[in-house]
Amino acid sequence: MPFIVGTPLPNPVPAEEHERCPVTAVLRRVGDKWTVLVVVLLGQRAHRFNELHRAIEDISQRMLTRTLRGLVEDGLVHREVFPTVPPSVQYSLTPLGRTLLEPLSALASWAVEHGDEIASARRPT
Amino acid sequence: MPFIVGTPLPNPVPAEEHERCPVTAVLRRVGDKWTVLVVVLLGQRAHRFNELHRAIEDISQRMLTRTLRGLVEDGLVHREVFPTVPPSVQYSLTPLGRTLLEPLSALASWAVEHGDEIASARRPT
DNA sequence: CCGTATCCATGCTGATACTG
DNA sequence: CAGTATCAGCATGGATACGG
Repeated sequence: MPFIVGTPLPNPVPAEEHERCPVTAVLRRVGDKWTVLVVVLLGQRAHRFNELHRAIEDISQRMLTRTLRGLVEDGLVHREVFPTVPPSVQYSLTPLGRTLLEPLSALASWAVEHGDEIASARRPT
Repeated sequence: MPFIVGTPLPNPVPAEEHERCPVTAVLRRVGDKWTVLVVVLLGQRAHRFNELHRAIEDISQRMLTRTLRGLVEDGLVHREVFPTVPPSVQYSLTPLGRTLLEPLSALASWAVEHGDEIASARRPT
């Protein structure tokens, strides 16, 4: 019984229901500083850890680790360790992760199209 | 030159470019605790302040104020004061705010469809 | 009715240093 | 190479009290 979709909301919206709403959960998941960028990079091709680190100029090792770990835990990213010396780890989108790209693109298109309207609303000319 | 859309990303992605990426900006905007729920409620009809307060069981007055103020500043919500006694204030979506509902629904559909996969990935059976 | 002001707990983010 | 450990700053969120 999640929100947004056509279904009418209960009134009042109970606390617990909002906590478990998958829509809010996904947005909060993806609304942090680095997740989307990492997902997009992995959507282009698989990357190794330091490859991502170099590809994102200002991310710290710590935040890259945390971001990837979160995505792996949610089943959106696949982590594969190759037992070479030195070790190498490859990250790639899972099938589930790839399905996320489409609705993300829809929101991206909106952002591209209306981003300047928001900016001009904030700083009126 | 935002991310996600078909355009290839620079390598490395410069810090400044990521800061100003409208896609990330929108997701962080909408990725807080209450914004989406408020937008959805206002998408159904205009609400007064205390109407929203009652409609969302566990939101504090402070957070409702902050959420609404942010949306108004971004031009997504319209605030209209009626000089009655006691005063009444009505909030409604602007045309820009209404256009946000559609891409949000796309992400909502994804969340509804795949939310349980994420949940089961987190707690493997 | 519609907020503000204050204080506080928690979490996100980053810098730096270190390890198998 | 691919992380972990520790510490610190700032932002987010909530509780409570007060004001126009």
